[in-house]
Amino acid sequence: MPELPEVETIVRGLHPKMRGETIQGLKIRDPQLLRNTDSDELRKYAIGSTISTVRRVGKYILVKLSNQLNIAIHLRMTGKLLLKSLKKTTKYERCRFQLEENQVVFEDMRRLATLDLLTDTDKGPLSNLGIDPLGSKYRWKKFAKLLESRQEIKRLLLDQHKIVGLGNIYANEVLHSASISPWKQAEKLSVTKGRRLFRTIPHLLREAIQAEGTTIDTYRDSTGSPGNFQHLLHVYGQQGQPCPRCQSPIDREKQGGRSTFYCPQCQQK
DNA sequence: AGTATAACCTGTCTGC
DNA sequence: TGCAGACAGGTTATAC
Repeated sequence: MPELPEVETIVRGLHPKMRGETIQGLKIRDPQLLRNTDSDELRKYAIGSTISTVRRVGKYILVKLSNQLNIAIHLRMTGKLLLKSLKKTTKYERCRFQLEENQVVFEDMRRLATLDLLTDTDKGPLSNLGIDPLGSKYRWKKFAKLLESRQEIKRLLLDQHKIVGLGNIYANEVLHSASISPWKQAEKLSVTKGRRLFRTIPHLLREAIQAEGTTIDTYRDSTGSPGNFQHLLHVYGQQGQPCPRCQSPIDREKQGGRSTFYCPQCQQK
């Protein structure tokens, strides 16, 4: 579910509420979400420690603890992190952090979301991530290097080892915005189009953050509110609708097992 | 190195 | 009403 703008929105909601709070209790209802640890170990290290920061790393939510350990949460398709005051348990609750002022509830209908316990030196799945389009190291030179590939550009944009944050919604949107075919081989992009894509990615992601993300179905921020960017989508889920730029109907095709939405008129190969 | 598929899960929607 | 099949904001293992 959540891509960069959604994760960023969640983190911005959680950080001010969780920073400085001590974890009083941790209830784990579904141990399957723990990938590299178990309930006893996680409880042992988490309970009693204080949260120093909550931040986004790629699509991961990283909770830094006072004891040098980090909790890395990935929401995958339907995960949610919700601030709650009530003790009532819901159907899809996987685990619950009891803080001083609040509780943070980790819900996930499809049970694909994960939690890793990381040390400052062992960064686990975070060690392999690509460049962050909103980070200070996002430079044309690095991006141009990524484009030296025979891969189709949309597949490349979805590869978190190359560039983080884009998922199926924003990869489709960014390519339409830059008028580039999702099937175009990266290395065959002209410099003009490559540079346009480079600029479009952070621009569109910032607009989506402004709108607090996209809610198609299940996405909610930490307060349970949906986003607003779904009203501003140009191609994702818009098959049959007129392209906002040229009015020809948006098309939908399978690409690498996933739906690609595009305008056959202004995104020609 | 790339790509294609299945796998991990549960729910919703479509068509017969 | 039932049931099969496709599909869903993601990643990863495995097989060519």
